[in-house]
Amino acid sequence: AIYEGSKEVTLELPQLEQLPDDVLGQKLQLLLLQPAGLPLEAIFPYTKVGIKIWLPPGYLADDDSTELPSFELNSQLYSPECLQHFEEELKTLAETLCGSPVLFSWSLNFPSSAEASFSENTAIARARGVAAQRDRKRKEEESFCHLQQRLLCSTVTGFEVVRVPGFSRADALFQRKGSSAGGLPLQLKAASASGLGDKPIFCFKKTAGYDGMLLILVAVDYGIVWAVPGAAVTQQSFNIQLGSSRDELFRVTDVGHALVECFRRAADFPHITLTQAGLRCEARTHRLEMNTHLQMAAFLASVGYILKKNLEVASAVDSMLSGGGKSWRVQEKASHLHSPSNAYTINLRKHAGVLGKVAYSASDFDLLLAAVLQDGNLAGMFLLPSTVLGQHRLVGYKPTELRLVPPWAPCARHATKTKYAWQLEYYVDLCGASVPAMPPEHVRSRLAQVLQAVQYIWQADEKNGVATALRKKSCPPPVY
DNA sequence: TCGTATACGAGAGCGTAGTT
DNA sequence: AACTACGCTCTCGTATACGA
Repeated sequence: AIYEGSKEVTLELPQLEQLPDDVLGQKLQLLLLQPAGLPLEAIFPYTKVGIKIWLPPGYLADDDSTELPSFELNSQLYSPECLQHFEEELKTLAETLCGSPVLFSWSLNFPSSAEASFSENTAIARARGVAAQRDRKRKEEESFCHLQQRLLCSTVTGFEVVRVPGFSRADALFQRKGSSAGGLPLQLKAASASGLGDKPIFCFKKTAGYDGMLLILVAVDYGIVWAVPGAAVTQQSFNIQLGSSRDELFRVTDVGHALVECFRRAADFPHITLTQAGLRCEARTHRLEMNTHLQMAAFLASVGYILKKNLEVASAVDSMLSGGGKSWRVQEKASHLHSPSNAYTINLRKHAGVLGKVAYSASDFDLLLAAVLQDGNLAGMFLLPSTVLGQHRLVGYKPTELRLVPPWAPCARHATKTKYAWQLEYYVDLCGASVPAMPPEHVRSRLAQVLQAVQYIWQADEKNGVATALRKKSCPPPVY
């Protein structure tokens, strides 16, 4: 880094080779007492990369200099293309820092030959990624289970911890057993021990911004729980070392007792209901997702079906729909009118790590619930079985989009409307009704009719395979 | 009009360098 | 020694720009 007024320049290279222990890093100091016009020159030891830096006159002056330094790298080890690439990067970096007290700060992160020649089969990389994610999920689950266990062992009874589904800031609520009046919002975090010796450190990440909530920090492997008011933590990460003052201050022995104490301090920790908690997301898109879910759930409840959000986030299964003696794994989608194209569309794809975005497979979910929204309100809903989507090559083929065409959708061409006419068999219109109010009878009977058709397809599919299921579908589109 | 690519934001983490 | 910031991976989601 070169600072204004600094008398020396320190250039650092990450460790590229095994260094003898007595070498203290790969640091090279350059005296900045060069006569004007002459470049700063140096050769990095071990990697033998030479660097020259020309600073234009007046570069360190207070007034805004528009001139930029120039860089030149040379090396026997690395290709000219590689060196030129890093020269360009240095130049780009200097441009963004022009006028600031820091002239540049940069690590020349050349890959070692081992790193440069590393390659991995994408299937193996994918398997590694999936396994890592599974471990993280397991850890998250373990921290929650540990909290519940500790509550059971506590002296307090009549309370429970329930999980908040979706992408909410609150992971769970602490409330009276079976209550729907709401409770104390909790954020759970887990960490593994780091640091050597007999006093391990637990580092919890993303700890800021939980005002009004209680942070529950769990060291799963050690069976330790800390409780910290969210408002007391402004740091991005929060460390606790065993035996430190923080450890003593926040350590919880009786989980139930500690939670009840915070539960009673409603001024510091305002109570919220499960629904409110679900909608407490930072991102507009996540609120939209939850809002849509709640409306679809209310609509389906009007005919006796239960749509319950899946607790596991980052999964292709958003929720479970049960009713009529059956249970479906559901993928939910929401769609607004996109004004430039004047169309409702949903994306039919999932993320798959190194594989990028890939199509859903037909077995990822059983039923797609696609909501058509008007000003955030549910206007209509498509209930599309995955087998039907497969028949139209919308799943199990390639990542794609599906245009939703409700009967009243604006379509410039008549051909567009006929192309997507097959969807209408699975469409239910709310006809202006708004949930959670009870929809009119004809709307409910239409919903029941489509659900019945989905049941038939599901049953036929289980017995005879996809082809029969599609022949048997028996739900003609109504006349709107 | 329609499909693809990209942007961005949320969640869950870990490792390491830097600062107090 | 204790504490914090930053950069990275993995997942999901919706919004939007752009070109054929």
